[in-house]
Amino acid sequence: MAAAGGRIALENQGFLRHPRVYLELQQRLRAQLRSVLTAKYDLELENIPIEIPPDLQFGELATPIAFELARKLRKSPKIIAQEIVAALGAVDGFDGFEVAGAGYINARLDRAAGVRLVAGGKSLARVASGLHSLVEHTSINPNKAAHIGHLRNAILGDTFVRLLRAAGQKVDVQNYIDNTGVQVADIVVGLIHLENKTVAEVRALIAESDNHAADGERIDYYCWDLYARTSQWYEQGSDEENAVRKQLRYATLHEIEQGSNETAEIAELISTAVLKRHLETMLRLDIEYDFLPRESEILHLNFWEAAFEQMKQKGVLYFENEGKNKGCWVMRRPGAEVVEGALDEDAKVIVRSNGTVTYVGKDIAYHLWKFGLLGKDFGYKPFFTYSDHECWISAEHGDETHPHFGGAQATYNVIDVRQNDPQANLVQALRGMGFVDQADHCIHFGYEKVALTPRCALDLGYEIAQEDLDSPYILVSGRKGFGVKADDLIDKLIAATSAEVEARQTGADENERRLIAKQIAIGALRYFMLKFTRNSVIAFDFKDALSFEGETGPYIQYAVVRARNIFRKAGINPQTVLVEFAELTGIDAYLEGEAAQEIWALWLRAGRRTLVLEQCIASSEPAYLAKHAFQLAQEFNNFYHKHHILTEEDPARKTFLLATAAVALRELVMALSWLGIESPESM
RNA sequence: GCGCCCGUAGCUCAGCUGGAUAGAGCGAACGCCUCCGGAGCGUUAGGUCGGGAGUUCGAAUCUCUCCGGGCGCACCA
Repeated sequence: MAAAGGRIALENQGFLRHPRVYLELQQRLRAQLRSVLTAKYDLELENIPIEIPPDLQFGELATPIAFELARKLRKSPKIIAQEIVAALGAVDGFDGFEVAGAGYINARLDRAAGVRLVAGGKSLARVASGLHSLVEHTSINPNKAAHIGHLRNAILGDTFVRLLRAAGQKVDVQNYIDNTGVQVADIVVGLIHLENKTVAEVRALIAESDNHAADGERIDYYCWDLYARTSQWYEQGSDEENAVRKQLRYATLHEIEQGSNETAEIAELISTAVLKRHLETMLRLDIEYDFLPRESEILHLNFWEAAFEQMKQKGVLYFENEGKNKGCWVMRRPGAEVVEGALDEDAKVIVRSNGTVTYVGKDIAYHLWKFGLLGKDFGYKPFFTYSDHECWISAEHGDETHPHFGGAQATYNVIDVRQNDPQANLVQALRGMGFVDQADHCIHFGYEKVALTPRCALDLGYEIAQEDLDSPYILVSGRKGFGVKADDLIDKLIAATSAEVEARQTGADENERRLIAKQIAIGALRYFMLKFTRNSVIAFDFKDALSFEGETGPYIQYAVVRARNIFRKAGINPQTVLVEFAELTGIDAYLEGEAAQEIWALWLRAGRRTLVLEQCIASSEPAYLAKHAFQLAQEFNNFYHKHHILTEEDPARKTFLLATAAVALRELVMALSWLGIESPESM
């Protein structure tokens, strides 16, 4: 597996019965080329490259295969290309082939046939692929409000879930809750020792925050500040005081892990309250979960012990008798050179010399469960109700009836690239235990951080060191309370879109305007987080994030609204147009000549849906779909500008143009829905 | 010291398994509403793809090296 964003063989992805225009044509061409090469040169090539040329003047598909063969056949590429073209004959869906440049073979599609194929491409037909995947995302420490970095995580994860489901996979969405970690301990230290709160007072604080949610008294915001204060408190005193405070921190952590005491009760109360807030924040973006596994259950249900036994049995772990890791159970790191009998001081510690288990160890146990290999299960209780399903949470003693989670064939872990090493260790452990297939399908869906531009940090009122002013970005820090809270950003976006909606007097009534403003705001935010590829650091700036022009979600939504307006004015719906279009003859005439190039390009782009979906899944990269949606919108806007549909006098041509708009609309709406972006009725 | 990522137009970023004249958005300059809503469309300016070497018919893409930046490398999570 590649460290960040692995690839899975495409034949496992279940696309075979999915509507696919480009892929189908590619396959036909490839098959024909293959048989020509065999017949003519007695050559069996494993891979025949077929690409999409940079310009329509070179056709719709092309292959540089002749260059590759030139040396082997001792002929010039041009001659070879000519021979192949002569031998190709007719291929269904293609108009012809020609040699261009120094030896390219360019294929021209039968445009009318291509248009028919695209027009007939059914809207989202979900074909079960038989694959069961598990996507883990969000996983925010439940001790403070969500910030923009968490938004990137959740939006990437949620979008990928939508892509897998579009490809027909069964997907479970999990949000892992570290409710017994240091970060929760810190907030508990703050509550008990800085705020002097009792269990009853914490309970009251949470109840009060529920009632005053609108006044900024929200519990996650309260914790945001308290967490920052507590983090500073550890370092503010004299050396002796700080040592005592750190002791307090670890004593608190220990009590939380143990459970059944007041400290643990406070941790449980506060982490659950903050978790609820996180779910509410994410719901604003249409992000939902199926299951919330918590670390407390992984501890109390002894998941680790079961994993430990397996790992010892399979020889993945060994007890170290010497060196710096003496007394620990350790594991070889991936890529470590195995020298028999030699001391491997670089080995990863899984069980400490005091008998406690490290993070990676717990994660291994959790992942064995994910793949159904642990031989243990969580208890389950309902926790949060969505409009059409329930989100469950882990429990020591759960309800009798509950859905089944875990036992997936593939898992995607949406986690920051900084966790590259631990994720690699995890995969190594699975592989070492003989679970090779699972290791290959345990994918670290890594992504880079969201930082702030220095200007943005200054605008927020933070003090910036002189040397940081020139750097491209400044890292956010929960510990310092330095960052942009998710809800604040969403509020700002909605305020901005509301102002626009009011100014344009969009929408019939107050409720509708509110809905539209929300749809646009979410569209802008989700697109902003998805337009960058995963390994690019986002330097966050309000100016860019609040932009609704150019390469943005609202730009694409606007294209949809324009298309819908055409049908509204014409008094006909897109489906009806496509039915009429199926009966229309002589469409070739509308696809020829210079003027038709952009229209044909739009149809071609519309036919790329499945190709793009496949690329996104194979490379774990939703940004490709974001780019596709934008380009489609761009080409539609271009078409919209140049071809006035409603005043077209030739009824046949008018039907053709309407069909073009109908297909563009269908593909735009679908692409947006896969991105988790709604298509407003007007804007 | 070891490992991973990044360096492409003034700014922010695309560039698919190496392939045809290196693209988009923003910003800049100038245009386009008697015509399906201008959150739109068009034109112009702007790049030795960090430097160098190599592999190849062909390199932004692969290899090596150097420079510059980020992040990992805990008996933390």
